[in-house]
Amino acid sequence: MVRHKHQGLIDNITRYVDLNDIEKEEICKVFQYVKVNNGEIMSHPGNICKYQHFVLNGCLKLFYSAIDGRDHILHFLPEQWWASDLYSYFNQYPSEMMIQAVIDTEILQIEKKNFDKLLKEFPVFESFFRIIYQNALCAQHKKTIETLMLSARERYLNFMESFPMLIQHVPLKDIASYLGITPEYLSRLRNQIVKK
Amino acid sequence: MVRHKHQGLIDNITRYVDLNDIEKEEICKVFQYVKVNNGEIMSHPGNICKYQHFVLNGCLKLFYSAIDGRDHILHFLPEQWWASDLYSYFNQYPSEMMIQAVIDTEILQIEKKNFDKLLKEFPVFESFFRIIYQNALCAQHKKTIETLMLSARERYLNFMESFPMLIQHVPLKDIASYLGITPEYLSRLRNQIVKK
DNA sequence: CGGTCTCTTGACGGAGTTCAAAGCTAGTGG
DNA sequence: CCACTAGCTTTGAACTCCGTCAAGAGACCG
Repeated sequence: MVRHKHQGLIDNITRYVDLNDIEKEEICKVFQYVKVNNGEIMSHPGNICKYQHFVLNGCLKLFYSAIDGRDHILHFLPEQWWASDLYSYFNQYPSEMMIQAVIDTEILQIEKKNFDKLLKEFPVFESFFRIIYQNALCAQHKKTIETLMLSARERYLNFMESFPMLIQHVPLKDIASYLGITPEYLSRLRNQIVKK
Repeated sequence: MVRHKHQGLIDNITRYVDLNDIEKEEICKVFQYVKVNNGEIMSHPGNICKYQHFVLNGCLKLFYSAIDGRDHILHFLPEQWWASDLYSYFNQYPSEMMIQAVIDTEILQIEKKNFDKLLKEFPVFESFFRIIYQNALCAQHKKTIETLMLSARERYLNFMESFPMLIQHVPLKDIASYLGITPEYLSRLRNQIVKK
């Protein structure tokens, strides 16, 4: 039981719900600690997405890899976020998405059967994940409004405010993909902005 | 107790979790039946979003009304869907969104304090809403991929497949707003498509 | 019948894409 | 330690999709 690795998750959970010692113990049992290197792939299209990942530090990306070879990044998942292809995970269907480390990253991951067991045996985790998904939905709403209302330039400026720690580490083409524009155009945008 | 009005909701819930008679009874108590007419506004920007609405039949829209007078529609909520500005509802902050009936609509609505009470007293509803939000997140992911990958024309064709019942009833400008394009351009698109 | 709202159509402009070529890095192997 | 490759970024020119503005045509409603 490597409790100190799990403390980051326990801290995160107890921001939303209270945990007793048995529940904390259970967290340590069912969440598996893994260290992944920059570029490592944690979920492949065609396979069932086996885990929900909680990011302790570092950053993952969740993306769709289209037939024409282009990637479309849905989300960057920096520390304290959850990463998974939920549709594949919960329905146990083959995933269409990929999850990959953007930099060296430490995570805690949980398999579906353990997840189901956890929620069944400890109702407090039903509450916790209800709140987590609820918050994720709110965040998604906000992002959808942003893409409807803002120009590529404004979205890039927002991105820099929201993910300053990523600008240094993530390749430009990934940021372009996340923003829904081409790398070429983002390169031009960035030049324009710097020149001011 | 107008049980027959609530049966639609109970049927929906029992697709995901089991309910005993006490829990069904409770549903009838805390969800209030309302009939709204086409165009009626159910949540105003500046006010706290008071309810989560379950659509029995008809259709609502959830949208952001920008300063320049333009509407940006996040979602249409046809029957069996839930409508709310969750961020405002859960945090009890003033909403930036509007919820409005697109056609005559029957709903069941629940206030936050009753929602909290329901979840506290009957754990089964924690499970239910965890599943609902989880599914909503999956649907959002799918929509985000679509906006990243497809052209306006393809998104319109998809929309017609997904919401055939809306094409007749919803004004073109609302569909354009949902797709993230101007009414003028959608009008042209539609012409092009018909001509083939 | 006049007014308001939605939809259509046209001409023009601009944001963002495509394709191609060249310059940069960074990793790899000899 | 250098040379080589492969992927990332930059830049240019042409092109397309989609937005803007303006005007007219229908539809609905008092």
